[in-house]
Amino acid sequence: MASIKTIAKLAQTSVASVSRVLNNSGYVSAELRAKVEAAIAQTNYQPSSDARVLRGGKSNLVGILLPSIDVQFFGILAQSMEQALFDLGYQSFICSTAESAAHEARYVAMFLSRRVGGVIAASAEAGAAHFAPLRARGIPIVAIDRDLHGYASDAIVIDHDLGGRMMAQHLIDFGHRKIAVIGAPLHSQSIQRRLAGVRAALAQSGLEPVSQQLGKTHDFAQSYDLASRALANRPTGLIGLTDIAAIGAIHAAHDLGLRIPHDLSIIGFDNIPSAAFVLPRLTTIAQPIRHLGRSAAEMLHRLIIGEPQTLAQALPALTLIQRDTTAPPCAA
Amino acid sequence: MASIKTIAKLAQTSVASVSRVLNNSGYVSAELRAKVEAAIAQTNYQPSSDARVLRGGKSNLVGILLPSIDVQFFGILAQSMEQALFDLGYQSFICSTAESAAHEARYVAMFLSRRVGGVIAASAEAGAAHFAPLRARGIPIVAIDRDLHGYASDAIVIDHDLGGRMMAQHLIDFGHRKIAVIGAPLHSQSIQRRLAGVRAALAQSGLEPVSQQLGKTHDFAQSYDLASRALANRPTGLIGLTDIAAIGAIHAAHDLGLRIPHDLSIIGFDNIPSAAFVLPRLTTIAQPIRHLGRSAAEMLHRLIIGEPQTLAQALPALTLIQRDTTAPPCAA
DNA sequence: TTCCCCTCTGGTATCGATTACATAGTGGTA
DNA sequence: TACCACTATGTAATCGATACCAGAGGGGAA
Repeated sequence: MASIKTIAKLAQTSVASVSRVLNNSGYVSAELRAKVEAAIAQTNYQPSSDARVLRGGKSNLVGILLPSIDVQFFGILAQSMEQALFDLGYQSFICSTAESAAHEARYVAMFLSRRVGGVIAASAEAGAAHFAPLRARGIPIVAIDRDLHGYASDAIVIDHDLGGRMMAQHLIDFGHRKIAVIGAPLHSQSIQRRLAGVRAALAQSGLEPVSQQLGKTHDFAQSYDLASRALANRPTGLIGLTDIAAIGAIHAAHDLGLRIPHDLSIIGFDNIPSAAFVLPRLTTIAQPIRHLGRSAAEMLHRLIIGEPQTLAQALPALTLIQRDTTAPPCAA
Repeated sequence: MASIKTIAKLAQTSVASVSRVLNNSGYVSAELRAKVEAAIAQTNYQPSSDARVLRGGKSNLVGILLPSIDVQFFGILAQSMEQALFDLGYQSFICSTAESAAHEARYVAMFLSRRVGGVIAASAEAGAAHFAPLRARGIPIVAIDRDLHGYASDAIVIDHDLGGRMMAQHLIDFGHRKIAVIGAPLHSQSIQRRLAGVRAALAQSGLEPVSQQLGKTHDFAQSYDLASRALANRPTGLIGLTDIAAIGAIHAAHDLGLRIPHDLSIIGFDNIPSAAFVLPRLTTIAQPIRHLGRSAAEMLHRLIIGEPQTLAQALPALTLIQRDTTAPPCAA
């Protein structure tokens, strides 16, 4: 493997001069610079990051911890963070933890031995104790999507409570009074917050859900079951705490012979691409996913270089995307 | 930052002994081992990978190059590769190139300076010349989904041609004779192969597409447009070369008042989750995505450790998933 | 007793890069 | 001429870990 010595030998000079050429530091004659550059081009030499980091340079490595990247929400998030970080000069370890704390701990140990400069995490809810060693070394942690009680230096989290209120209010404004709620995974902080928002808005109108079904795993099959159960109570409106839940509900309603939105209105949350793919197209609350990712990347960068944080991070607003699954109740 | 010296001082011994404890090599008394382990636990010390690699150890780093991870196909692929590689003891750089050769070249330079042990790539089609430096250093490259003419040590690529044939044959078997094809991106090798398969199967039955619409970018809006154009020729069957294309076609048909599958049969390719989310649920050819990812990971591992390859890699078969969008033509 | 082998430990060269410092030549100015 | 500043280059220490080597005891065999 070509090293700086190889280049020095090829260019008939010392490693110090090669280094000066590489870093544009100190004095180098034009003649020598040319010889060195020729040698570099000839061998396709790339200086070893390991050696540089060891010597005391910055590592430019960051860890990204997500529950998974095979669901679109996190896939999009991961992509936007990775891109933004790469443009800022960092390289990312994208790790999917499958919601397992044990997996998370293994990844954290890896981050430590790789000497990452910072971490962005949407952690499994269980407990965040394994983040302690990172904190102890002063490695900044940005929480995304889910808060990281006490361990994160900062957090990019949307107002799930408000999102819940918006969903409920949309149906209430249409005149719905018999409203059901379904969602998963129930142990997720974000889901709980959205649910709280839904219930708060309903309560404000003197209502409460005619049915509330929370599941353990967040997948299509489970959502279908939850919706089937919820529909037994004959709601005219149904709130899916995620788009996947809402899409499951569309299928369940369809199989029961209900027309959407004539017999049943459905609203979701996230605005993943699939929401626009289903027929009828799903009304939902859009999270600015890519924006969240970029913000997290920029925030981490500021923490790493030690720039003082702008106090109030203005997060982009949630927006209602009205499509074809919501309308006033007609059954009345 | 705690280093091996810190530990040695804490345990009142030398760095050599600490190293022996860390690696279970050579002789260490039980007493000393205990002292060292206590010091390690106390400081949460993790040895620096940089130093280890520098010293000549294996880097255990691999690069994964994909066009994107925000589309589900590649998100699932990335996740399965990352998991399999992590379990094999590797850490992955997952990089999305946005189909740009320039981006790809930057990532390759990064891989070089990070001294990755191997690379898995689904490359932009343009040209693969920037992979030459990797080859030159003997770093194994596994191509996935798309071949990498001449640069890859090996490739995990499904039989797209066969897949194309299967789609066409399914419609032909139902009795369709007026068949249209749409898909994107047209510069993709996989898409071209599938198209060739479709045309070959049609030709075998003395048919040719009543309309063939290929687009540049692979997204929903474009697919919708392509489908609208294709439907002008009144086909009874439509082949989407990807599920996204097929889903776009479902919407276009719906908006034209066509009933599926009564007036029009539609078949897709990939079997991404959204295919089961649309209504009616999409008939498609399933790629064993996770299996492909795992195979690529294992193959790269074998290349890295220099194990002789089993000659014929038996790839899992493509399977037809019949759902609700295909049926015999009724309009007749 | 002498010699050898096994156990245990510490010192130190090494990997590839950066950088402080030393050295040396050149040109200008007092 | 003597001195200084500037340019140009090389030598060597350093980062954190590993591994080779040396050396110190201890025990058994000849």
